Amino acid sequence: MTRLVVPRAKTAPTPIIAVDLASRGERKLRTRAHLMEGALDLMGQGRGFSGLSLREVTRAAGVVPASFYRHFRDLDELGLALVEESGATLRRLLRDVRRDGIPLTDMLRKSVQIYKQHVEAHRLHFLFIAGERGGGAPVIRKAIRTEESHFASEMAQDMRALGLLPGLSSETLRMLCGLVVTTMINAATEILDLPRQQPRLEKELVDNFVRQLRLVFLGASAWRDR
Amino acid sequence: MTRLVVPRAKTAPTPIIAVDLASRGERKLRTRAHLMEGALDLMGQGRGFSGLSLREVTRAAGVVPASFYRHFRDLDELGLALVEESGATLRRLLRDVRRDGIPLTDMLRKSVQIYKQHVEAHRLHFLFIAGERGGGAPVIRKAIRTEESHFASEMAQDMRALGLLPGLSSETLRMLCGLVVTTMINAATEILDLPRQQPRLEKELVDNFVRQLRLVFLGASAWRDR
DNA sequence: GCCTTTGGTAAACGAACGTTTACTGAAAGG
DNA sequence: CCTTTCAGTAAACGTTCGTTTACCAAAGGC
Repeated sequence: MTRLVVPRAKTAPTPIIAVDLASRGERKLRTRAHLMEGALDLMGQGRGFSGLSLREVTRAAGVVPASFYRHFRDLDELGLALVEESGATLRRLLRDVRRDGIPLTDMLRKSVQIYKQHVEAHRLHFLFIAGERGGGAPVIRKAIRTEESHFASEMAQDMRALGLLPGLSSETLRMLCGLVVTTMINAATEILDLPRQQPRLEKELVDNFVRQLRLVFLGASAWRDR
Repeated sequence: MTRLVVPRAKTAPTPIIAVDLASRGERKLRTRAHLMEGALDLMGQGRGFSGLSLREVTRAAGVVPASFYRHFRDLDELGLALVEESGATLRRLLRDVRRDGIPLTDMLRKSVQIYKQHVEAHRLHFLFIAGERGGGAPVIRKAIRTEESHFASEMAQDMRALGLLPGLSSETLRMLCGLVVTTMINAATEILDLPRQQPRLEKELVDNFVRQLRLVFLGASAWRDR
């Protein structure tokens, strides 16, 4: 086999201590994560996922375009991975609440505060969910809807376990949670769009969110299945 | 009298257009409308607005790319025009309802049916609103939020005029309508995603939507400002 | 009837795009 | 130790992109 001329490295881009103590598998996972983070970062600068190009995602991740294909077939597949990751973030909210418990007094306000912190701590994930759940590629939209549905079911289950609203049928409880999830995600976009350091607007938003939930739960407690 | 536009000498991509008795201003408006329709049509095939290119929009509209600039500075400006147009469609819903009136019995179910028909009759407008209100260019998202806000206010005003829920303060009424609008728009995406000819799913969706609104209004009627 | 205005066109530009190919070098594995 | 595996690279391809330019023909204004 003839070898072609191999260009010697010009000025070496190779760092002197390049050593990475990660195994090959770990490195691969890391690059994959970089690609996903790159996409989220670009979305964080006000771009919709469907407006991203494969090349700029790889650029943001610090790899060459061809590398992309070692991890995903196309951008849609990366999008689905993001749905999964974001869904995990969503679920973590429930898990945390379950672990810490919520005080029975002023329950809604506390929940809203926890939720707001969660959204702010994972802003890119919520930005992705809120952004792609309505528009964008149908396959991604569908996947997000599925995550939301699971989330709502889990929430209904938790409420059952806590003995909240014991008078409601499972079906009604499920419908209620669907409504709550919609309201939550809508609030997420509003939280994310808040100008920084505007406690006035912030309070207004939180108050409105709390009131909407209060109204919903008031309705739930007056509900009678028939 | 009909004049024909004679195709140029070459092999014509030029359609055989039959005349047009429109004034220059009318023709311009028509092309502008074609551009907007072209963008909506592309979105109708499952693409997000932010993923559209200027060239494909002009292609869909049947004009040459350079023509675009006779009407809009860039795609964002076209997007804002679409927001305005879609907002008008939204408002028309209220106007129609106001004109026809809603029967007091089974009011919610009737309203939902009317709404569903409205969404199906203007699917592209609702697809645009639902799709861009969460993701997409910030300037467009903001404009949609403004439209929604106006819509909610108008709805609150109508409810006042009808004497519904007279016990609620204006502020609370406004909050309620915000919640209703969110729920409506969420339902719009679901209506638009419905597979064709599946009365089973359709009924399920409508029933769920009705129940959610019933719950909300039940809460509203039990609400006490303090 | 002539001149001006203007909506649409044709052509061209450099830039960015998605994807494929052949290659490399270090880790994995026997 | 030697071979195999494979994540990442470099380069090249044919497209498509946004935008600018000069131009045309018809409508509008006088």
